[in-house]
Amino acid sequence: MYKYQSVKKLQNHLLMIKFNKILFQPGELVIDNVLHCGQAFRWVFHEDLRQYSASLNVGGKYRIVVVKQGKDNCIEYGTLDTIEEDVLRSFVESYFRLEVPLLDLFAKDWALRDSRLKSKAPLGVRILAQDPWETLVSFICSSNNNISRITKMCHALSSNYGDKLGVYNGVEHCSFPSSAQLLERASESELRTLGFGYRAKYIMGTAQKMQELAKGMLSDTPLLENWKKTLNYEQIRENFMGFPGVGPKVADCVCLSGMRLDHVVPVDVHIARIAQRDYRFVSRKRDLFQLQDMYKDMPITRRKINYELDSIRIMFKELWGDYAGWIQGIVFAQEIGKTLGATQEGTISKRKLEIEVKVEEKVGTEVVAMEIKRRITESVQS
DNA sequence: AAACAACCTTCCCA
DNA sequence: ATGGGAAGGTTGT
Repeated sequence: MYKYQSVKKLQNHLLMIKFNKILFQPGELVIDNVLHCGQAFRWVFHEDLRQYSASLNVGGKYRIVVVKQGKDNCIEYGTLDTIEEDVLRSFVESYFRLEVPLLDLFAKDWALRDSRLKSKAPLGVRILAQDPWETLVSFICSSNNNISRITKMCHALSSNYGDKLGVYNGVEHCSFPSSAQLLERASESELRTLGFGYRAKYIMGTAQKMQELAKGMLSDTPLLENWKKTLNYEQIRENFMGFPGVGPKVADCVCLSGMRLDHVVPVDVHIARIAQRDYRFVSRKRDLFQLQDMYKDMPITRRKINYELDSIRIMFKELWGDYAGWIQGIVFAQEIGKTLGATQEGTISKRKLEIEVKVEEKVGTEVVAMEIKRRITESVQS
C-alpha cells in the first residue's frame, strides 16, 4: 500500500515537470541522432518516457535539463531546477545551435559545394555547443577508445567527483567536476581503479595544468572562453595541445563541439578513410611545406601534428566552407551509424541502431526515406 | 619529418 | 567458450 503510494507520488512528481516547446522546420533537429553521434556522452535516455536528461552547465552552474523530441517538428524541454523560463529556453536554443539553419545551408550551400552530398540527408544531425572544460576532459577519455567506454568514463567522472544535483526518474545527476574538484577529490590511482587506464594520468595532468594556467583567477570554462576572444583557431588549438593527452584530433573536437569553431574538421581514422576512398585525397608536398611554414612559431603544434591528416582537415575546410565541421558530423554519423546510449538503469548497452530517418515530410516520399535508410545500413555494415 | 610500438580496458566476433 | 582485434588517439623512441 505504502509502496504503491510512493510510486504514485513519484509519478506525480514527474508530471509536475513543465515542458515547453521550440518549433523548427521538419528535419532541423533529430535528438536521437545528435545525442548518439559521439559528441555528447552524459545524456541519459529514459526509455519509458522517451526523454533524455543530463546535467548541463547553464550560465555557469550545472543543472538538470530534460529534453524530448516533440511530435510536430519541435523539441520539448524542461527542468526540475528553478531556472527562469526564458533563461532555460535560450540555453536550449544555443546548446542545439538552433540559430544555424541546417536544412537551408545543406540545400543552398553544402550540396552545391560538394556534389557527393546531394545524395545524402542531414538527418537532423547538428553540432552542439557544449561546455568547453567538460568537452576537453571528455575527449581526452575518447582517445583510442570506444563510445561505450567513453560514456561510462564521463558518467564516472561526474558521479564520483561532481556535486550531487538531484534525481530525475530514478537517475541521480551530478555536475561535471571542475579542475579544482578533480585535483581535490580524484587521483591517478583511483581513476585507474575506476577503469580509466592510461588516460588517468592525462586527466589529472590536464586538471593540474588548468590550475596553473588559471593562477587563481578564471579557470576551466571561463578561461577557455577567453581564448576565443583573443586567439585564432590555430592558436587555440596550440593551447589545447598543451594539455597532456590532447593531440590534434582531441583538440579539434573541443574546438568544434566546445568552442563553436564550426569550420574545424576533426580528422580521425574514419574521416581519413573517407577522404581517400570517396574524395581521392593524396597529400601534396607543396601543401605540407606550406603547413610547416604556417606552424613555424607553434612548437606544440609542430611536435604533435600529423601533416598528412592536417592537410585532410584543410581540404575539407576548403571544400565545405564555414560549417565544414557540421558536414563532417553528418558524414561521420552516416559512416558509423548510431551506436549506443545509457538506459535509465545506468547500464550502457551496445546496440547498433540505424540512424532514425525523420525527413519524410521534407523529402516527400517514403521511397526516398527507405533509400536513405538502406544506404545507412550499408555504410554501417562496411 | 615520418614511422612504429606501447598503452588500459571493454566489447565484439570468429 | 576463449582469444585476437579494434575502439572517432597520444606519447615516446
